[in-house]
Amino acid sequence: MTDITKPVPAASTDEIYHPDAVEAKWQARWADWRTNEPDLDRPAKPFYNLMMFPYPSAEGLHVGNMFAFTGSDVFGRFKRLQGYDVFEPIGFDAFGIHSENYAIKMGVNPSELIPRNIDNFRRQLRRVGGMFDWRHELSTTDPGYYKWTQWIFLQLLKAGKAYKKAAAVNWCPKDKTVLANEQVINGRCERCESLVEQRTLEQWFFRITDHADRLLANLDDPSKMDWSDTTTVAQRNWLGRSEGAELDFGLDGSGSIRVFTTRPDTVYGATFMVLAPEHPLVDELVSAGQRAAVDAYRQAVSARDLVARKVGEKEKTGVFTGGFARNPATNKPIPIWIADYVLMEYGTGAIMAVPGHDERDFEFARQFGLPIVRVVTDPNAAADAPLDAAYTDNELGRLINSGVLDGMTVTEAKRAITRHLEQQGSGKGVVRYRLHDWCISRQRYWGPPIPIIYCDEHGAVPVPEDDLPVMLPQIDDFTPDDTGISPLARHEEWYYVPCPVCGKRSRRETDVSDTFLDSAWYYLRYPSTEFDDRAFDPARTRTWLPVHTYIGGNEHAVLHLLYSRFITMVLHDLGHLQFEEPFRKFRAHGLIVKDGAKMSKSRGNVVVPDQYISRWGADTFRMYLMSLGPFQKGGDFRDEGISGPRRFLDKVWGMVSESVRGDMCGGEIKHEVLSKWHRTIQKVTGDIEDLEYNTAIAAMMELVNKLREEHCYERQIMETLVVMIAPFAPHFAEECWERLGHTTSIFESRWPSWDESMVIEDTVELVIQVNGKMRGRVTVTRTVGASAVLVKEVALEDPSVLRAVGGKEIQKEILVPNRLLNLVVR
RNA sequence: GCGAACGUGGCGGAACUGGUAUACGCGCAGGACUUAGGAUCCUGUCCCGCAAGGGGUCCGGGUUCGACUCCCGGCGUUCGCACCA
Repeated sequence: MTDITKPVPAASTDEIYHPDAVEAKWQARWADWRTNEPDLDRPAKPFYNLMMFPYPSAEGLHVGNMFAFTGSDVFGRFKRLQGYDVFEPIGFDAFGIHSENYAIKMGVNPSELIPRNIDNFRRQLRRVGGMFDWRHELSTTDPGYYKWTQWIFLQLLKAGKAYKKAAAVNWCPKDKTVLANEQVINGRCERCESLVEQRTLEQWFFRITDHADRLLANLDDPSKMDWSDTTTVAQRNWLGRSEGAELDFGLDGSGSIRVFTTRPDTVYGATFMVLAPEHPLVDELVSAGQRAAVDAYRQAVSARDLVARKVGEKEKTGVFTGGFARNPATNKPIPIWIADYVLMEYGTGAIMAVPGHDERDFEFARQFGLPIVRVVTDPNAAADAPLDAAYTDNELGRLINSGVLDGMTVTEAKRAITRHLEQQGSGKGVVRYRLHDWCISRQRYWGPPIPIIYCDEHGAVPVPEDDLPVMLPQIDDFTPDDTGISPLARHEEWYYVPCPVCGKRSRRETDVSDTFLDSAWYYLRYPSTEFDDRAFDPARTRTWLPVHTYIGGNEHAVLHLLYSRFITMVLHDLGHLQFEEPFRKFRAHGLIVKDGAKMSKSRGNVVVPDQYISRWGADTFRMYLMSLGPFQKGGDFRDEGISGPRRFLDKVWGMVSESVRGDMCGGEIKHEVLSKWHRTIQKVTGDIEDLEYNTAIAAMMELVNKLREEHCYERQIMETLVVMIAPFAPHFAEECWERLGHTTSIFESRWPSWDESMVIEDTVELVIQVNGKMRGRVTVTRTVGASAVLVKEVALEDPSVLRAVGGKEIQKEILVPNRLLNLVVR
């Protein structure tokens, strides 16, 4: 093997890398050449690479958005180079409260402001070099889009999946609108953090709870979903399945109170009952003597805002109603209390209180001196020892003080008592979910009007599909007031319409739908944006969906992702789609922090990408973002670091110049170099596949360091290097590719493969340990490295190994072939 | 309170199924080139020690020939959930 080194001539000035020129040139070329526009009708290997579309509720994209988009784009470009026809669309989630609030704040009508924001977003997205197919750009505010959002509402309505009911809803006094449960964080509005109040309004709901079981089951079906663990865990918790039983506690007069419990086995330990203060039966069972106390308590609770009640002071409060119910197991009367720790929205709004085995009930019993009975044994305590805390372990104990259940395990007892009470007609096994139906009504302006017309005679009549879209009128007074009625109601010319059935003067639904409905189906629209007579074209949809890879923030782990799954599932059931899960693979990206601290407007440390791109170039910026840390974990943005990736690109630029200049490495290339080259290809390929971009970049840097050390700029090596850089620094790679003599886009070329035999080095360095401590290393051939005897022979020539062995007897030799030999001596 | 993840140089971060801890980058120090350098190139950079050697992955135990990695107990950080019966 010959090592031919050549001096590196200084790069002449015309060979210096100018990002601005290169980026402008290639963005224009991509547009000209239609590089990023796959054939949607006849793709050989379709690959739908989706990223969560942004909401243009601010002037521009920040570095966190750029991080996410770039990470997704790297993956799309990588797949493209692997020979897939990659469809990478982009759009704007431009309806909704975020956008509307921003417009209100700026004092500009959203219909003017939002398009302006979108223009800026578009400019930024082009500038950073995303492989977007701009032919299929969409905005949820486009009537051509929301026509189909309304159509989806009508399909759900037809299928009985949409219904209207009066409901106590979360009302944000500042945003003056209803919030979905999931938009309330700790009793506060997710956006403005105002304390949320309760109001009762007529609302449209989707029956997502009908699908809870399937939404849950599919999470565990790898043929349908390959998602980040953190995301499926969040969804599982949100769905909140619990298995238990509903039991009826008979009232002395007539009737009964139904409770839900996950621990029917402990029914013998139910020493009292607790109802939610709003429970409808309270009025019936309250005794004359307790009337005043109960009323006062109920008043106090309703005056208290939801926060205090839900977030919970630790102190339990409650009041005795004066009523009694019969425990169906013991047949003994137990007192009925009301307390605000029991919530009307969950279960039946009533519980059987088992203070011995439920922490909250225990606390309550303590507070009010109610009896506490042990019905499950604790292996660590005597059966008759008084309980000083609720014993909630349901694995170890056995039932006691429980009649026929005595001696059973918890699991056995659950089954037995449920069966027993079922036969007796006072109970049944049930499965409950925490998930609530999805309230989609919003009393706001900036959204798609819900396509319903109210007729005095015919009630709520769906707008005929042919009349869609119900256009959102252009109005000036779009600011919500605190009537709880959408601003649209103030516009008579829009409000009054003939009933589609009888033609009589009727009224439009004035609520608009939740933004989450817009975003629950946008991925279905992308491939079909040019069709205005269908939401999604069947052939296109069959070709491109479900989405192959979806990348987005984990803040959408429950809301957006769950709603999207639900809408897809319903459309599947209605025969519109052949698949029931929309996103085969989902990965949540990490978060970018700045100098170790979270970015926020109040801290004033939000990184605006534009200035960095201007200074360093889009490619450098992309590469820097991707090198910050593992993509799924995020990283720390520090201004000093960005020079590293830029230096790297400068070096590669110079190496390409060398390569073009002549036959570098003249003769044979060292095996060592070839091996490094092949190992780099292997490593980079695997790392990108796993979204470990930071280590892929590190591997390329190592290769570059090696090549420069060896002055080896052999053409083929340089070409594969440039191809590997292409997903990260696409403009840069294109320019290098052209300088290497190619006349077509680098993205028409193929990702390099590696030669397994070249990956293996012919000699290896083995570590020699004595008693587990590193004492030396030897370089041997692979054949020697695989033999303990042969390695030992070489190892014992090493003076420091000899010294460590110290002439003692070698008791044991542990060889990890071609890695390490450990000599154990006494 | 419950659940999950994490804790490695001055900094961001590497380390495969337990096998050379600190790859790669930033920063820093010294040097070269230079009128100049915030450009570029070279060298060095976990700690103690002249060296041999010793110590070292939040702390304390354990398993193992061998532990950043596995187990137990602490401490700390971050993110979810939050009276869900």
